[in-house]
Amino acid sequence: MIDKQSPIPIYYQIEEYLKKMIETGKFAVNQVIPSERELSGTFQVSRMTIRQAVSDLVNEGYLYRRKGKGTFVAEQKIEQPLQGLTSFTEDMIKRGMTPSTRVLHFDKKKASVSIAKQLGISEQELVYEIKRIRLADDIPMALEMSYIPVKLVPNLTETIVQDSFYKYIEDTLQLKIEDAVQALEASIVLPEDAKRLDMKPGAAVLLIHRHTYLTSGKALEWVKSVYRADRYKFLINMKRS
Amino acid sequence: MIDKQSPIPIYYQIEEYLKKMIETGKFAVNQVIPSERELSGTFQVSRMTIRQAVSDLVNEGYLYRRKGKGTFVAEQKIEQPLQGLTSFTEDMIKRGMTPSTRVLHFDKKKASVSIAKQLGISEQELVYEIKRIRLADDIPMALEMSYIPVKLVPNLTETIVQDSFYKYIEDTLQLKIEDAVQALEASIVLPEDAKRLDMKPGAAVLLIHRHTYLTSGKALEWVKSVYRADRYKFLINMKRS
DNA sequence: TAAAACTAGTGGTCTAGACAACTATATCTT
DNA sequence: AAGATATAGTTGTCTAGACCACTAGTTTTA
Repeated sequence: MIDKQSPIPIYYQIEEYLKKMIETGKFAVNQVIPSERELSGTFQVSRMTIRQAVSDLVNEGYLYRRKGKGTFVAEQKIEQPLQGLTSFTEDMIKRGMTPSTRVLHFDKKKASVSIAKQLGISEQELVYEIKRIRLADDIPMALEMSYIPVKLVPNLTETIVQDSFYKYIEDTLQLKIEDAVQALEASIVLPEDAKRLDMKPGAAVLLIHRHTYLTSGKALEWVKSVYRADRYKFLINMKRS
Repeated sequence: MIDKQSPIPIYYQIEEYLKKMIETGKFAVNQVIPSERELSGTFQVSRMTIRQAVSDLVNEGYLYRRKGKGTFVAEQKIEQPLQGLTSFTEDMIKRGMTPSTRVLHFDKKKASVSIAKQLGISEQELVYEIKRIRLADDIPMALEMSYIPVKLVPNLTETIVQDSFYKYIEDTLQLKIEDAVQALEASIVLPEDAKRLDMKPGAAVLLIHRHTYLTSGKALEWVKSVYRADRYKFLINMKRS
């Protein structure tokens, strides 16, 4: 069953053995597996070696322990992408829809007080102001207003925005996006947005504000989005380590 | 520094010590930390005990090992995924408000088709149905409807729900919450909810549906929440690899 | 009969070593 | 000077125990 002379560590061989028993159903879900002492006897190795194998499988989610009771087979879970946030484009593809974008407005202007504050830059510094409409299967889903410091992305064009902004940032400019903070809230659609989104006045919308930061700590963009609530749900998966 | 007489395991005390050194920058990023033998001598404990502490921190992403070289401080990592799992109570405290809860309804009943499906249990199995109103500074913030399989938490009482459900689950029942999936969407408040939340008809609300899973893979609860949009924003921080 | 005590079995923690595999440096040899 | 060799230090693996806390029965006691 296991080879003590092998250069492959014993604990690893035992791990593979246990995994196999789990995957082939020899150890049933939520049923107790042999105790550490029993396995220790079976394989003629120290209990600590068994523990290392079992601990690894607990960490990987194959098993769980109950003090005083035993070690049990965990139910297998669908491996969901841990990613908390995805871009609109990826998100829609995942939902089986075809995303597209229409740039409504692309301009360079001096930052207002509030925008300068959001981006952590000085007033009067130049920013791009970009307004886009996001479509899925050609149905309007969201309006997005983005502000980006010109200093960070000197040669931004409407074409780049239309195509793939993040790809340009990371591949061409070699800037690394470090993190993002999003705030979500519900609201009633504004009259001027209702037209663009083809919604009735008074309908619910999901407002998402996002700050995106580079590794350097500088804010890359500030985005205000308005999503049609009847067509869009926001999903978050969270793992506890 | 560490207390060998304490009921708190030594390896855990050493983990806390190492974490503190990392978080305060006493151990710099990508720099080597004292070797296992050195720590073993410093704390006068066996090397295996040190290894358990270090292994845990490696698993949690605080450290990484290089055979023959040493153990190093990893670059700071995601800390936030947990944020989504924080309870309403913690969330409100973080915002400087005083949270409270009123249980409107506490009942044991057979699972309906849809609830059974959401919880991954068979129909006719018993579930708790709990309706609560969440207040912050005595102002209604949200309505919550929870469904919990009776099988998993046989002795749940209204008092436990009122006090601290998660604490009871983890401390008393020794069940470990593994992850949660949340879906957020915007909507217009329902007439009956408007009254409870003291809102005008037609106002916007944030709907949050949450599935919480145990380490065993079983669904612990399914929660439908209705938040007052004018008082509640949902924040997400995410780090990108 | 009901409560208390006991007991066997489990995982949780810890020890004081051992040797292997690997890295980096210093030293010796050619 | 260049390559081979030793050496000291590191993590990786493993042992053969030990005692603790907890669980779930069984047995004893009041």
